Amino acid sequence: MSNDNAAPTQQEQLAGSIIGTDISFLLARANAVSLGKASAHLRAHDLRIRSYSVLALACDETRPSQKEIAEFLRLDPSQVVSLIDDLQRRGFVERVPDPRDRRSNVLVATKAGQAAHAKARVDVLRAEDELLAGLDAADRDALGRILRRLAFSAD
Amino acid sequence: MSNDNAAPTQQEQLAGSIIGTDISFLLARANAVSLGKASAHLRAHDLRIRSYSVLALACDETRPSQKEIAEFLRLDPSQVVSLIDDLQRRGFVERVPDPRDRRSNVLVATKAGQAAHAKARVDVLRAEDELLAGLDAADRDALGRILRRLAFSAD
DNA sequence: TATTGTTATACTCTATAACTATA
DNA sequence: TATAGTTATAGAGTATAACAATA
Repeated sequence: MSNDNAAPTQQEQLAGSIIGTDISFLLARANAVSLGKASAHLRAHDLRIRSYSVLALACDETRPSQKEIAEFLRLDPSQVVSLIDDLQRRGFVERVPDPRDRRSNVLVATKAGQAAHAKARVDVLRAEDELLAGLDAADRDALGRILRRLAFSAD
Repeated sequence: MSNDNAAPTQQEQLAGSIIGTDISFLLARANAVSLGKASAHLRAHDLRIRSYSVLALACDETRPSQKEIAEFLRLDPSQVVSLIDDLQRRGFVERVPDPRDRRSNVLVATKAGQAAHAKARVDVLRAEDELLAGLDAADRDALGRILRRLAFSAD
């Protein structure tokens, strides 16, 4: 990219190596770049990627249960417990017993939680824009469409 | 996907939620699916994704140093140390001092390491085929091209 | 019996700093 | 002084099993 007619750097050579061309590897590395940017932007809000994600789902009008959150984020239910514990301590979310199934808790964001989410979201979108900076609109659309299929395909 | 004219499931509704449409989230979830498949296939070879990746780079003719491996895989150099320790104990790789810079070790795969890699690679590619099963050739190409740009963009 | 949320535990991964030997 | 590799350690993430309440 940077030095077109110079000798390729070691990193550029490795990018052409047997593993550097695997979609699985590229997916992992692109995700690492993405996580790095998002984490950096979320630090100012005292949120991690997981807690931000749970908070965002708590703000959704579909009112997901802990089980559904765990499934959607591909986390173990026990991990969701401690993520919610933290958000609840900070006054961002509340566990509301589901009247239709008293085993279930439905997660809802408080006013403070909604405000915190709205502010954090600005920076999350900024991080995403940084990540996608080199892509035109068509590539962004294609990427979203293709990733959606992979992300929600059967395991 | 499965129930076209039925009411959407909670998971399908969440997929349309504020976070479910973020490229960053889709990237993370697609990667999680990918890692799950690859891990499952590598288990039979007694390799993890990281150790497989290091082994694959050790098989590459560019002869990367530990530093270069760390950078390429976005791992801390200290993590690479223990990954190599394990592979070396198993007789798959060797640390060869770089004559041009005696601080550096160059990693090379042994015959046994090359054989182990070749066998594991078959299953890794199988996992990747599972992951990409729903995509046609054009989408696979587009995905590879776009991910490569993200994966090797500046942090 | 099966499921939701919870607790507990052990293991892996990640981040950081300090040390050594070379440059 | 700076860098490659190493060691050590603490914190975050992950996987598992067992339990209480409810279905």
